[in-house]
Amino acid sequence: MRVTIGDVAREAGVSKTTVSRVINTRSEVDGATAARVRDVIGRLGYVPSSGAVGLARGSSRTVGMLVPSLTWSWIAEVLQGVVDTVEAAGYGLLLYTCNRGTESVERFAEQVSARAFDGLLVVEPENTLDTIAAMHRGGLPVVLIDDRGRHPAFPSVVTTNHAGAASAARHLQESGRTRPLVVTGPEHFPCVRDRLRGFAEVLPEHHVEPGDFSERSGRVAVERHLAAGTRFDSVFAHNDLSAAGALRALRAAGRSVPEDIAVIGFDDLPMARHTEPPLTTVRQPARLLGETAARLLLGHLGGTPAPDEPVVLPTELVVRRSAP
Amino acid sequence: MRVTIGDVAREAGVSKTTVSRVINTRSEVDGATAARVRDVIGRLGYVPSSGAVGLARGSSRTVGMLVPSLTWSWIAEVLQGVVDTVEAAGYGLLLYTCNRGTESVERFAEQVSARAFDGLLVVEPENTLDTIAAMHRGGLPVVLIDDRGRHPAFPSVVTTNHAGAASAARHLQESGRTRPLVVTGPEHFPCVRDRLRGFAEVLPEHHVEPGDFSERSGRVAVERHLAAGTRFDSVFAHNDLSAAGALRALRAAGRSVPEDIAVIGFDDLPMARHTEPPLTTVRQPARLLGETAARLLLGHLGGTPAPDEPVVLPTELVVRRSAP
DNA sequence: CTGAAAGCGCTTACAG
DNA sequence: CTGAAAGCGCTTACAG
Repeated sequence: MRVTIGDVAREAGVSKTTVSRVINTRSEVDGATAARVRDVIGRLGYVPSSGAVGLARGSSRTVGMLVPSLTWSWIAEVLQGVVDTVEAAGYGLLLYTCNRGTESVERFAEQVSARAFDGLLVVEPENTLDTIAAMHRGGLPVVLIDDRGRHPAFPSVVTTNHAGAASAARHLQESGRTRPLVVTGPEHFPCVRDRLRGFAEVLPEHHVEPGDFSERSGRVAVERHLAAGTRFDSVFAHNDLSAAGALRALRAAGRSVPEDIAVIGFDDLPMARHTEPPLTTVRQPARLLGETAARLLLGHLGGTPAPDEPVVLPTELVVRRSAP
Repeated sequence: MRVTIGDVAREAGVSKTTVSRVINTRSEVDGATAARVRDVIGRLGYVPSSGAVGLARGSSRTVGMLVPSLTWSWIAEVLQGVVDTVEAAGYGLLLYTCNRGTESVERFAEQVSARAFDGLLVVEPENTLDTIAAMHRGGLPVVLIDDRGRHPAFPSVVTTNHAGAASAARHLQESGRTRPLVVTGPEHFPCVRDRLRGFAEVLPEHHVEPGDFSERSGRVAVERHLAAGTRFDSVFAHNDLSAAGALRALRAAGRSVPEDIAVIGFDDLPMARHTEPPLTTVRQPARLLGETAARLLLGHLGGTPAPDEPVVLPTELVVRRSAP
C-alpha cells in the first residue's frame, strides 16, 4: 500500500541504490537516468519514510525541546522562534514539558536514550539541570535557552539581565526618581541576582521586596510598603506580571501612575501593552532567543562547533506611559 | 557504542526474540529467564531505539500537532493540554506551525507522507482544511480542535460559541443593560456567526461593528460609535483582546466601566484578569479542549472508533468587575 | 517456553 | 555511472 523505494526502483528499471542516489542528489548519476527516476517518484508520489531513513543513517533529523510550561507567554514566544527555525531547516521538533515531577523526567530521559531526536533545546525546568548535563556528557548535543543565569557546562543563549536592569534604573534616574522600590523574582535564580546588581550599580539606594514573579507578589509588595509608610517614588518589578500587580495595588490605594509613582517591569509580554497605564518594561528578545538557540543547535548537528561562550542577546527598554 | 538488543541477548545468553518478548511483556516467557534478561537490561542501561521499533512495527508512537501560531495564548493553552495528555500516554509530540504560506504547507505534507507521526491534532491554520481533509481521506487519523465552527468531515472537539454568547447576553440583560454594542471577529469564521446568533437570540436589539480580534479593532469600534453618538450601555466583544481595546477607548473618552458602560469579552485569556477593570468574559476551556482532542486521537490509534459527532465542551461566563 | 530467519524501508561501502 | 549485498535495530510469524 505504501510506496517504497523498491516500487520506484522497479518502475524506473534501476536499483534501489540508484533511486537513493537521486533522492539525495549525489552527483554520480547519469542525467537521463536521474530524470527518469524523478519522473517515477513524482508519478507515484513517493516520499522516503522518515523512520527508515533515520534508522539507516543513524539520525532522525529531529530536535527535541524541553520546557517547564507553555502557559508562560515568554516561553511560547521562544518556542515560536524555535519552530520557525527548525522547520525552515527541514527538521522536526519534538516537544516535551516536565511538569509532573520525577515521572516526567524519567520518561523524558527514556526518549533521549531511545534516540528520538538528534539534539536538544532546553529552557530549564527546575531541578533538571543535572540530568541534562549528564545527557550532554553522554553525547547529546544541547543548547540551553536561559532566562535564569549562566551555566557554562554547555552552549547557551542568554540575555542581558544586568544591563537591562541598569537601563531601567538609568531611566528612572533621568526622570528624577530617587527612591525606588524593587520587587524581585525568586532569589535563587541567577537572573534575579543579575538584575539586582545591575540596578544597584546605578541606583544603589532602594528598598528591596522579595517576590516570586506572580501578579500577587507585586501587589502584596506594594501594599506592604504603602502600609509601612515606606517612601518610594517608583517601582522596578523583576517581571511584567508582578509589575501589573504593583499597578493594581497602587491604583487601589489611590496613587496615580506615573505622577505619584513610576513603574517599570521586565519581559515585555504582550500583556504589557494592555495594563493601565501601559507598562514601561525591559524587553527580553524571546523569539530571537529561540531562533538563535535553534540555529546554534542545527549548526552543531551540521558540524559547526558550538561557541564556548554564551551567546548574548541584548535587552531593550521599552518606554510606555507607566514610566515615561 | 550504543547498547542494542543484540548486546542484551548475548549478555543474557538468550535470543533477541526473547529479549524483545520480555521488553514487550509477552506472557510466554519463563519467569527466571525474564528476570535474568531484565537484570541485564538494567545493568547495561538498554533502551530500545524508537526509530527501529517504529520501523519494525510500522508506527512511530508519535502524534503531530499543527497550529497556526503559538503566540496566541489561547493556542498555547490548548497545546499544554495536548502535551500533558500525549506525554502521559508515552507518545511523542511533533509540533508544526504553518505560518509561511504554501512552502510550509508543502513541507508539512511531506512529513505526513514520510509517516513521521501516527495521527494529527490540528487547530486549523487558514486555508489548510482541504489539505488536511485529503490527508484524512488518505488514511491519517485526524482530530480537529476547532474554535471556528464545525467540520463534520472528521472528528472534532468544539466549544459552545452559541450558548456562550447567549450567556453573555443574558448577563447583560439581567443587569439591566438593553443597548449593547457587539464587536465581532472576522465574519467568515463560523464561531463568529455562532456568537452573533447566540447573542441575538437573547438581545435582538444591538449594534454590530465588525472587528478582527485585534486590540485595535475593539478600540476603533468604540471610538467610532462614541463619535457617531450611538447610544449604547454595554459592549460584547468577540474576544478578550478586542474587549481590552474597548476598555481603553472608553477610558480615554472618560466613560467609566462598568457604571456607564459594561464590557464583556470572550476567551478568558490570562490577560483578562489584568485589565482595568478586570474583564468579565466567556471562558473557553482551551486546555480541556487540547486534552480531550488528544485523548480522542490516542483512543482512535488504540482502536476505539472516534465519535461521529463533534465533542462539545461548554463555555462558562466568568464575572469580574467590567460587568458585575 | 524458545530461537532462526525474514522483514520493516532505507543507506552505504564495495566491486565493477 | 550502476548494482548486489550488508547493515541500521527492532518485531513477528513460523517451527520446534
